[in-house]
Amino acid sequence: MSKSDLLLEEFLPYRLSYLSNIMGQGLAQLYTNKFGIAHTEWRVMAVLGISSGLSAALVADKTAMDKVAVSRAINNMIDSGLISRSFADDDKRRSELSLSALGKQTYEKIVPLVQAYEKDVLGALSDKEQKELDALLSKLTDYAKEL
Amino acid sequence: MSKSDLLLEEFLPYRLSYLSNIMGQGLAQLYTNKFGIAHTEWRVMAVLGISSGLSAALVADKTAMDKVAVSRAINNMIDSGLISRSFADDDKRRSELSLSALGKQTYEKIVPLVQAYEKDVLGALSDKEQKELDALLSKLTDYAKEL
DNA sequence: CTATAATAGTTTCATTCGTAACTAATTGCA
DNA sequence: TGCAATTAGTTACGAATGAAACTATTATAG
Repeated sequence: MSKSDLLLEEFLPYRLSYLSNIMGQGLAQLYTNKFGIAHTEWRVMAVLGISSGLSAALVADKTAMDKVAVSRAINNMIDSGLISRSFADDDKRRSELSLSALGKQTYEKIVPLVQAYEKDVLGALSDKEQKELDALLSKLTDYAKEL
Repeated sequence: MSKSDLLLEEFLPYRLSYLSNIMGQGLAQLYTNKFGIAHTEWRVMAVLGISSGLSAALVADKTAMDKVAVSRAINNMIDSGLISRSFADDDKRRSELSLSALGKQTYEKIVPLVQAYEKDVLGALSDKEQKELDALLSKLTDYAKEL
């Protein structure tokens, strides 16, 4: 093995993607299997669960999804009755999105489940380590965004 | 905002996926734009760069990819001359994969680039913090795999 | 031995995803 | 005004992805 070799298991991007995938799958079991909600839909729901009346563009912003993915997720969720949509009085292009009653209900059921999952995983770390992780991820993310 | 709400920006799986995506894009610029190598192909290359003669199943194992993705990546890379394939004497189903001369060359060019990128990003952290991160990711990953 | 099961890898098909092109509405500025 | 440029969101199309069925080969049970 020459000096320029690279061990995937020690390579940060690989490790992050690996952990992210594991947790993504763990979460998907909670909202996909039980509620038929796709990953993109869950992200939209998480944002609308907190703030109502957002436009699709704002949802895209807050979920870090692109507008096409958001559009599709929203239309699926309207079809399945999770979201209601109206349009802004001062700009008929801009949608105003909210969770429907069903959407809110579903949201309230999913949130504790995913929070419990997160808590489970974080159980691997002490409180101090959790704070460290928080700080490290923030630093890395802020920095990597600039590169 | 009710007590059961969830802030995406503070939710570990979201943060991991976000950071992982940023770094994934940063890396893809290095190997996709310059060498026309897809993400799955880079993973395969990274594994074969270190160990020659592996079967597709072993590559799938080491890359955490499924066998279909590996099969496709390998066949693309054979087409583009990056990989050479023979079959095991004692089992004609089992492939024995290696980087070709071109594959090795390409690998040797990419490795320093992606290592430099990783180092850049880790520049956000002190040496001590880098060790912390390493330990935290290992703990989390080992633990999350069991759940 | 032969028939069945298991394994390596590929192909197929249906879905997902992203980029680019598009429609509709609004803004700006001549 | 009125026409070009922007903006919100959707549609269309090609590439990537995953599950399941399939082919070829090897292992195993009777």
